[in-house]
Amino acid sequence: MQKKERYNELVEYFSTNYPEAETELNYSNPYELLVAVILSAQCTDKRVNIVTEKLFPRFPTPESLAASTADEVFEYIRSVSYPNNKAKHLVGMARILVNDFNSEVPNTIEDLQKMPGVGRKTANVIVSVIFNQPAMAVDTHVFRVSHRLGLVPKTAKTPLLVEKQLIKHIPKDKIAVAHHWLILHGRYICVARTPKCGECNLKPFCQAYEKQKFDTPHL
DNA sequence: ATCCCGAGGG
DNA sequence: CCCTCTGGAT
Repeated sequence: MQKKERYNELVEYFSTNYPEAETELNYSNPYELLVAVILSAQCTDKRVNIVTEKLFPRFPTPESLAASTADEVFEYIRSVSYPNNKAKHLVGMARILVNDFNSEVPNTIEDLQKMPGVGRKTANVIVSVIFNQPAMAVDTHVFRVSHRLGLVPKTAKTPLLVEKQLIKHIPKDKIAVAHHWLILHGRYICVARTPKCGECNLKPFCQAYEKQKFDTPHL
């Protein structure tokens, strides 16, 4: 199957089955989403939501977070991965937000990446979810699923290369929702260790499944 | 033992 | 390019 067909099938399938896929992180404003996404690195959304339930009431604004210390923030986030780094990042992020951006979450990935803890993936999530820009954040799920399905060439060995490929081939008005499609598919079906191909409706369009069938015909 | 919506530093 | 950070779930 050609790549263009795979993309068409993907958009067709997910548009029908997950028309309104969105993030599973809890948040009620741009600042909270920024905090939640920083916390989500190498950590499940479920765990992040447990932490932010108490973190947000204590630090409801960029000002309140900027006025705190990494040590205090650490106590609230100790159960996520890399709590030390993230505590420092969160306070540093809030201080730049207050000092350089008038406490408003900026709307370009360039400005967003000026803040500690905000890399390209986090910045892309913010401009996509908050500012409705056609940006594709490539995390571990998007990276893995894109390669397995055969949406990107094997030579796309970095998140940035995968991002450029996906942006190029997915219709502009579907890019934001497609990000969440790939996340959900990666989280619940096309999981890292033992993908649940038996439950997957994308089998007919999946390069990895094709190859597996060819290598082990008894399947 | 491996993975979870990565980022920073060398 | 590599390494480190580093808790919880499976």
